[in-house]
Amino acid sequence: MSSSPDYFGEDTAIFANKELLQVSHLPDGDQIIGREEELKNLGSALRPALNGNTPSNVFLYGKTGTGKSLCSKFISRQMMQRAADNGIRAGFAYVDCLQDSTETQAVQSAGHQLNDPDQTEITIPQSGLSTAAYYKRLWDIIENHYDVAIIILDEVDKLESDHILMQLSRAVESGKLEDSKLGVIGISNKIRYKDDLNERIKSSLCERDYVFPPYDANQLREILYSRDDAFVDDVLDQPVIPHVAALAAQEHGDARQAIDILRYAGEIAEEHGDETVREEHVSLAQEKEEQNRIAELISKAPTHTRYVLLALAFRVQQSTDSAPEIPNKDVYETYQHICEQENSDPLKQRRVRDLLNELEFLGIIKQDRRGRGRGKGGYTVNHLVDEPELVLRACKEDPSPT
DNA sequence: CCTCCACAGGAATTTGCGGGGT
DNA sequence: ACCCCGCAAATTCCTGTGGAGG
Repeated sequence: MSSSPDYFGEDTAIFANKELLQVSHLPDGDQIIGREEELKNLGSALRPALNGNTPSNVFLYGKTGTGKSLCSKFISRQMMQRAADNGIRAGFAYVDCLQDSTETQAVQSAGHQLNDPDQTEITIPQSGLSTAAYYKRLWDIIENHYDVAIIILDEVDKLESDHILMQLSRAVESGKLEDSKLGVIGISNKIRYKDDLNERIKSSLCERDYVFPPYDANQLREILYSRDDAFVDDVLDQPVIPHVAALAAQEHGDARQAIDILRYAGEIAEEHGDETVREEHVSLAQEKEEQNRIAELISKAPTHTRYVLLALAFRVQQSTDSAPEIPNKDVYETYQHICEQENSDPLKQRRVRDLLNELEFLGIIKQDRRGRGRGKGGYTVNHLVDEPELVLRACKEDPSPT
């Protein structure tokens, strides 16, 4: 950090309650903006659970940051409390399928969240069990300790197999669960996801589906204003919130992004020792948000994926072209150099191709097929979506925790 | 228009890990 | 203590492919 002798800094002149700007912050009911309709729909789908009956399964669609996860967690929590008032044991598990993308991991995660080892005397190890064994423990937990359970599958489209959907939807009829009820909330970014599912799953899991539209600039503004208690009174320049809202609305109507940018703007003002948050902080904040998004994506990725991305970023940076296209082979060469520096055995080309495909899937890079010819063969070229400097900084940032 | 080559990517196989059962 | 299993990551092996050069 800096050479300041006071490591805690001055009493912050900017933030009064920063927690309000955490994305994970779950607001009280009247603070969810612009999603009244959606909450009402979800509520009616889960209503049967309040009396220990089977809730409807729901599918939610919408882009990131449109409040899908927020609303489903919020409504599930309310359901738990209301059910408890009725003497019903209810619980829910929130599974992020982006992190837990295999069937086993997803089942493990759900079981882990619903499990209370002190009470159930069942343990859910991180790994090592067969998929079937994880299922068995999950059913045991639900059957013995809950009357109703809700499993929220966020980003279901990232699941590699839809087998788990089949299992969950059939849990009751196949006799896995006898007394307890199970509801599933599926969340997807892709509107078309449902079309790819087979009829069985579709009919049982998609009893209801709702689309979450992006927030418009007005709603984003309201959302930001609803959280402006996070700041000390009067430190926000009047145009800041509208500006952030407009930026985010322009991109994807993503509330998470808007909140992040606002928070960063505050942090940047704080670091500069400024007394107010001004528009000039906002553009810096936008850049930082971009960098952090990448850092977060790659922090979940294995070391070599990061090397591959680094290799591409280096090539792009060195290129004089304004829109550089780097062939896979060149990326691989640079990647080998990086591995040498890092004292780590390079993966084979085949694997690196797969890693590049994964990076494209994460939306960090774009790929294109390029011309072939006699004696040349065909090849794939890679572009960075963001600025190479941002990527490089993001890669360096986290020295891998876990 | 046909050919031909270097690369793409599917499939099969191996390796490594974490944790059961006996 | 031992062996064994299932999974994911990595590797090996292989076939398919598009379009510039002939």
